[in-house]
Amino acid sequence: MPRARRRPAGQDMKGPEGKRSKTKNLGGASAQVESSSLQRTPASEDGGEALGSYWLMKSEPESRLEKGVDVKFSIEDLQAQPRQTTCWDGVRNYQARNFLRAMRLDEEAFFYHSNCRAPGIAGLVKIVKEAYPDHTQFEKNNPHYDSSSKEDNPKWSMVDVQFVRMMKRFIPLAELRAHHQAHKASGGPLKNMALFTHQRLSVQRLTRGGFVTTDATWEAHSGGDTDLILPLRALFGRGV
DNA sequence: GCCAACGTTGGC
DNA sequence: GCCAACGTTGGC
Repeated sequence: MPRARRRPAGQDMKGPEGKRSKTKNLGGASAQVESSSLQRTPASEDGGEALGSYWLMKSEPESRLEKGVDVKFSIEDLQAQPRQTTCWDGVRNYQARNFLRAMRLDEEAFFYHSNCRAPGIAGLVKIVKEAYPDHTQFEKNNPHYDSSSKEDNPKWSMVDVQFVRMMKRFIPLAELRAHHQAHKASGGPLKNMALFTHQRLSVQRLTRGGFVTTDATWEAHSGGDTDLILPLRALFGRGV
């Protein structure tokens, strides 16, 4: 995640903050700017709506201290949580937050390991609770405390995610990048993948412009099946 | 540990 | 509203 880091916590616990990705910024003025820009971008614009959206969420699998708190949270850490579920707290970037708010129950996300020895897609998780206020924004000792956020109008949100499975084969960043590079020339499905075009975004939507560019390419790459991993299978084979 | 990219802050 | 300084992200 962004560097949003997270740490473990059970679904209703507090905890994780983790994921990284996020960038925190706590400014107030920008909040309104951002949310309006979000609303300007209908989900259908990136193709997520009709078929449901697919997501990519970054988390740091190796220890790193942020204001004295270890933000490590790997997919193995998620598996070790009660019900293999955690709340995705700590996102402090408006674009990422808006994606959290757009997530719907049972949609799946790729769990991406970032800022580590082996960056890449490690597994699949699913949304088991839609967006609700991120309690860590009100906790003064939390690294992601936001003094500008009010309880009666929380600025930041989180969702709960549950482990689904590991990828059959870990997909390294380098491999994704190689496809991205090739697709920029060929017009392939990864040509606009946010992992590369919006590198610092910790919560990303895998749109048809990112993984599967258009309906036509979706069909070509998925064989008409809407299984989340088909886009990846089309690219990497049955091993994922 | 380095450093490029990029988002945020704040002076003007 | 511009933009330079600064801080963070995150691969290498």
